[in-house]
Amino acid sequence: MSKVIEKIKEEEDVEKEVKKKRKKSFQTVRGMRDILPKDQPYWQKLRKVIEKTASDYNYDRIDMPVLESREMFERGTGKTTDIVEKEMFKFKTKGGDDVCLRPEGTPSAVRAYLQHGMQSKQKPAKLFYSGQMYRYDRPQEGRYREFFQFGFEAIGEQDAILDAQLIQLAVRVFQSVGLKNISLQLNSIGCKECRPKYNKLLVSYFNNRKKALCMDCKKRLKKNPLRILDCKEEKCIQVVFQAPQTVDHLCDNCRSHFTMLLESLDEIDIPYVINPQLVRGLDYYSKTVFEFFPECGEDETQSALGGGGRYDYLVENLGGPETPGVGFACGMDRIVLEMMKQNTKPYIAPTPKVYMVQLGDLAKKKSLRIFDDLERSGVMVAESFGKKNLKSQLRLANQKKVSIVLILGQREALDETVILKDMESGSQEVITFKKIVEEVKKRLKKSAEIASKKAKKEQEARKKLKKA
RNA sequence: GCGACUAUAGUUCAAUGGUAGAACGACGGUUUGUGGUACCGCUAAUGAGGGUUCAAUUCCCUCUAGUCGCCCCA
Repeated sequence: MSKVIEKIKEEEDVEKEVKKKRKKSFQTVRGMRDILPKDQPYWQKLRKVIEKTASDYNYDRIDMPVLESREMFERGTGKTTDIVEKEMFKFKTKGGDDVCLRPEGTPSAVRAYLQHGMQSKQKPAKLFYSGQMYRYDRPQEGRYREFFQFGFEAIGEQDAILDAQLIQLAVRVFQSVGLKNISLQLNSIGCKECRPKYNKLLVSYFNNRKKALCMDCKKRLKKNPLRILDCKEEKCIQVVFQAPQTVDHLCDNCRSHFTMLLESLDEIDIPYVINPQLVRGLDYYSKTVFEFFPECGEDETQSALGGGGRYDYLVENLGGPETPGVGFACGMDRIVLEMMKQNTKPYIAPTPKVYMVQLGDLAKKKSLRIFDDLERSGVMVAESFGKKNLKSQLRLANQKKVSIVLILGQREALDETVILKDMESGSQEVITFKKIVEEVKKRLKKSAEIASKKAKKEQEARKKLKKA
């Protein structure tokens, strides 16, 4: 007896080990994630809104590669920025090229603008893009190493009206997607005329108070003093509080540009907050900078939904002629998250109203044909060819809330007929193969009419309720 | 890059130093070919690797991933 038991146990152990080996599974690499079907309606909604808005404002889509030259971002985004310094996925190709996964889109857009000679077309070049960006950062909710951004760039125009229009465009996207309480923060950080003077002022101010600054800011003092302004360290905030502000030291040109922007925003009733500490973490900005935040409770930290600004020297830095530009980019992951938090309506894709049920091999083959015929004539059909019995197929049909079920059994397959079942009334009718498309269309039309009448009545009822 | 917390069926959650439970889902059934409800059955898990122990899912360590805070930003 005991020997038998031992043997069985041994066998079980072996089985377990085999199972374990087979089980070796994989998961997403850190900071990467799957966007599952259940979340797609929100993404779909956002994509649609972006495309619609782009065409409303005459922006043309451009898709750029995910892999670009590393040097391009060092020169464009800025070598001293955190993004380039710490957060780039960079490597050498087999051939020895220094490349990286793009951490943002603007330099790529400008590169494309130059590479394809868009200077010689009508100005400004209005481009929009959307796609994955990569930053090697510590993942958190709303922060991933691979994330999606969409961005709009207007290259070749310096008028502040464009800055205003881009902000208007961004606000339009937020609104159309159903988001409320998005705040806009604005600042102007000057141009190459006034910035150096201001920088000197700033450096001398901070130099006198060096001891009060955090480690990072001591470094920033040499590399990029402007960034001390948006340091979140308590002791730095104290010092920054009384530091000279960019807005007070703009040259005439920059000041009038900023004033024009503010007046334009007032004109289109877009509320804004001027934040003198807003400088943005990318080096190429000049004059206008702005960021969008979801308004939230005091305790919550604010993570930007998007931001942008003017980059009048970027084109030149990347090897082109002196060309002004403005643009912004938004984090799609964060917008979707915010859409979910705010319970906005996602995009609901149309679902099939017809369900194909089949019984037996012959019927299965024939139903494949009917499915195709219906699809070709524009009728969406659901099916579950893998299922065998009638009951479970009908159950599924019911779950999917179709209005018509086509039942094709052994008998019907031989006769070239099909049972058409109306799911609401439960009534059935036998029709020939030839009449299927016609009959189905007729019935769908009817039920659509009934549905729209119902919807109208409901709407009216709701209106009455509201009035009451 | 720094600090803290977490990891159990597909999902949400239990429990235990000695056989890991439930709900939902998925699948199947309740008389031959007819849906919604109900009832029944079935399915499946201790993230990975070490250590302590007679025995670890539980205690310890490492790794991996996630969440939160910092940093940064989108």
